Amino acid sequence: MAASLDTVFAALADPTRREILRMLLEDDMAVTDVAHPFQMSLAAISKHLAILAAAGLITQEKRGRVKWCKLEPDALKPASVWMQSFGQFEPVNLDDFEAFLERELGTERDAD
Amino acid sequence: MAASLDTVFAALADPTRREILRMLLEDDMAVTDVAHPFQMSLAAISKHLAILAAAGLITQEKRGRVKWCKLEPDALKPASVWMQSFGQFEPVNLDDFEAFLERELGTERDAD
DNA sequence: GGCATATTCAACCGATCGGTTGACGATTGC
DNA sequence: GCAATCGTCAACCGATCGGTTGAATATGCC
Repeated sequence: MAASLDTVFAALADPTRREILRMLLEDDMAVTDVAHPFQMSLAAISKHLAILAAAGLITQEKRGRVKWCKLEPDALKPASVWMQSFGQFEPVNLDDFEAFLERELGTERDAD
Repeated sequence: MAASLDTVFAALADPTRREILRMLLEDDMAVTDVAHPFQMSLAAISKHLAILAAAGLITQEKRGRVKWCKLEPDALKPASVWMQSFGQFEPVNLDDFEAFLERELGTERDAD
């Protein structure tokens, strides 16, 4: 549960997994629905979700035959704190933040 | 130079590389000096440094036969910003931050 | 010139990663 | 009961990772 920085950063290093997290930001989703927009097998997505769960970034709860995936943003905190120990020890500027959101988040899919 | 989130997060996913970054926070260092505290070959450290450089997290400048490694904290910004798009969109609490620094940064070596 | 120092290169190794496929176990609905 | 749906498991694949070793390439020093 209290996953290591290793597992959290490794989980974030894959664009598919970052996109999944972004999707879950909007709402909880079933595994099949998470898989739908991707061009890969359900099994592959299932593995990605297991990695995210192992990192604590999501939790999964089975209700009936449907397994619901829920974002756990607090799991990002240790990593975020670690990163902020670099730079000037001040939180990210909000203007930069918004500018970045438009550029980076919005174009995530064709960034690589 | 403007490395992708993929390469930055992947670079951060290794404890040796995070420790190297922490060392460079104090001062620029030569490759040999970076390698000194680690129980692995110089070639292995050289590879780690190449990965950090490819992610833009450090720059390397050769002066004479010595290659100096310099931390580039700004390279963390895109990743930091990406992470802050989760959670409550507010910067990390400074109390949490200090508590974490003592726990996580201070005990990085035996964390895994 | 010749030796020591600093660093990388190249080849290799076992382990892990990201993906596939096909079979399997639960659960639901008719 | 039975077929369809949801999701995972297991085996496999090629690629990448983190490490080693030994040779090679600069550079500095006397």
